[in-house]
Amino acid sequence: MGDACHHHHDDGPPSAEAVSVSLAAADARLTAEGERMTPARLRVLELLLAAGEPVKAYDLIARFGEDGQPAKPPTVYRALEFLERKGLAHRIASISAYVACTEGGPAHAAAFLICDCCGATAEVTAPLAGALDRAAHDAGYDIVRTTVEAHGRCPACRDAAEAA
Amino acid sequence: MGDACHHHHDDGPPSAEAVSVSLAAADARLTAEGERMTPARLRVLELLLAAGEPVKAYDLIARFGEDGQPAKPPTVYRALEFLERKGLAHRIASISAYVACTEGGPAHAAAFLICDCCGATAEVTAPLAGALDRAAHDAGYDIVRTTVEAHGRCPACRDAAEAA
DNA sequence: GCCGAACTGTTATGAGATAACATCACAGAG
DNA sequence: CTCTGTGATGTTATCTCATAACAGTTCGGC
Repeated sequence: MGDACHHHHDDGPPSAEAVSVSLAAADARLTAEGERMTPARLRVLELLLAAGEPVKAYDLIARFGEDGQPAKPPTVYRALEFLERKGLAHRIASISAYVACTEGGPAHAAAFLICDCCGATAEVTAPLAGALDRAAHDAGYDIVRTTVEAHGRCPACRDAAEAA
Repeated sequence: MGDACHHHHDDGPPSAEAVSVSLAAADARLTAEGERMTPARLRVLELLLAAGEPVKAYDLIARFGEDGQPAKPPTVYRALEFLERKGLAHRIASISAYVACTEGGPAHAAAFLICDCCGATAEVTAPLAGALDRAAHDAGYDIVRTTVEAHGRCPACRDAAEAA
């Protein structure tokens, strides 16, 4: 991911230390909650954190083994399901990819800004709770979970396009 | 689709006449715009309109031939792409399904309320333009297209669940 | 130490979508 | 009228995404 266009500008994935810190924090939090942070779950979260951008499930599968051995698909999909349930990762349906969650708290609503050019994403805290919930209520729906994904261009790609 | 739970309550798909009317209107509008409303495109739109709810691509493929003959996948995917481009249909990414558009106008933003129980959906007119656009602007993103999908329970399924 | 629940390993397959290339239909230029 | 290029379609094959099903294992609680 991250290079659909031809100018790759990277915010830089998080440093190894930053990944370790986030990973340890997640481990500590969930373990305290009585959840089992197994090696597979930690590994998938590590890969997501290290990427710093959305990753395809099969890329996680390919990178899973430290020695280059791929995982079996269910291993990774199960870990992703767990992480998503615990609010540590999100699935981005419009591009079939997964990303580590950058916001705290379990199972929160999330919205994403996705650059169609370079693949960068920004997670923003649900700026639509009000309007959407009102529309849902008017229609008689009870809403449990929302998917909000906005596609366009990130600042760097926009600038690059204007320069051309 | 439409029966994930055990109580199927149908708003009723549109009548055959209603489908014909919508189909003819779409045909007239796009033909006037110089687009080619070919048989395959009309057929896919007809199937979407007749369903009155989201339909999986492979269900469209299976139902495509009037005589029961399925279509080849690219036939249907190409028609869907065209219809989506023209604002006559939407893809609902979170459930990988397609639905005829119930709002006028080409290429507008749309938001969906989706019942996880019975599959019913309601299209609501973008109630988040303001908040989301502001968030995007703050982050420096230019937004081209948004996916807004809220999952929960429709009024009928909510009532049925409460009764239990 | 035993038991049940949750997690993992493994095989296989189902479901969703597109690449690549040949062919065809049609509108506009000459 | 015929040439010609663009857009649409037909066809084959393949790719990506995701899960079903079942056997085996780990771990905490009793």
